[in-house]
Amino acid sequence: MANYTASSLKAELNSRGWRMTPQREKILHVFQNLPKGNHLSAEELHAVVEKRGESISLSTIYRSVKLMARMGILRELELAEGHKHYELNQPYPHHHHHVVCIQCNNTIEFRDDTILKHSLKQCKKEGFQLIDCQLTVMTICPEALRMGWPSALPTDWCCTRVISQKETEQDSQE
Amino acid sequence: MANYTASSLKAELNSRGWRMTPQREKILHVFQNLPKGNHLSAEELHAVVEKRGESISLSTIYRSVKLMARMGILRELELAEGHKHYELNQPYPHHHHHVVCIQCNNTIEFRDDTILKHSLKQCKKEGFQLIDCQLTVMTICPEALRMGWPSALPTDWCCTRVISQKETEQDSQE
DNA sequence: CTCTTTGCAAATCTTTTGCACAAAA
DNA sequence: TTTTGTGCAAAAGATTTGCAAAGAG
Repeated sequence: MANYTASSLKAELNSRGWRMTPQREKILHVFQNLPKGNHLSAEELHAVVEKRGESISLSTIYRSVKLMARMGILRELELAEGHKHYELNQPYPHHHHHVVCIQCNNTIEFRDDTILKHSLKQCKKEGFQLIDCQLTVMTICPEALRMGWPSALPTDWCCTRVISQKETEQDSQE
Repeated sequence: MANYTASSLKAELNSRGWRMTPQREKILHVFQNLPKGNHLSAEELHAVVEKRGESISLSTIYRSVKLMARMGILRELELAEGHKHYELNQPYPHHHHHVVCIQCNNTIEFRDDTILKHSLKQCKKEGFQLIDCQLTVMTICPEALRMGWPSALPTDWCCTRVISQKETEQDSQE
């Protein structure tokens, strides 16, 4: 869970028999410059790179994020959205967890450092080496509750908070 | 997070405008009779039903587990295996969390009731209604570490603990 | 030079969906 | 009766893979 630079990434890769490439450096850079709280799917990461006028094939994107997650550089998030999202696996005090509305995927982050402590305790007990820990709290958001969840809501109903978030993301990516 | 019977499931479904069916009852029954610590993917659930000489279409399986997860009856787990797994969403004191090895998917359960408390606190603060909370600890298991993870291990290497688990599952399902 | 990585296109795998029929309420 | 649920087959997505060429150490 360190803060990587291009050269420390190279060192880490080489120490494991892997190689530094412009693609991997670029991907690290994108995540490091992502507005706080954002996370990207493979497709979205691909789009961000394209928008900069650069290009990395989608296969390489998939291969890279998986590798970087295995290395502990990225966190692989499953936030009930049907595809994986990635974000930097940041050290304390930026490490955080998620509350997700299962109706509309509205997601909020929260910090709670005791979670990591509990996870470490469990790992130590069993001899496992911790890479990352994620507490995901599945919930119904206040707006969905107000609208009469569950029976009164169509499956694809989405709260206004999420809709406005989506609009904001158009501009804020990088 | 209650312990359902066929008739309480029916009541719960009806109260939301949904209907009780033999398929839904059967699925609940399979999960209730699953050995402790097991969880099933949609495919696996389908196989278990078939093995009993009964039959539910795969579409219905997918539709049912999703519905039951939305109702809070099942938990939808993402244990780094590429597809979702389901298990009963059990109340205290059976509620638990998972430590997963990202190399071989070796999974162990652990209980830690403070996690739920922290999640509830966070929900209350934001006005969200808690359905479930899951702490997933991504790790490298002791055996993979011993074998020289990461560089010395092929991507698909799997520890013996998991291989023997898989063999045991053949018999123990139901 | 050798071995890893990339890009492309095709393949795979999981999950979803349209529709006609069956079945709860 | 009306409306929801099921089964089937086809579609849709997301992710992976084989292979030849490019590139890192």
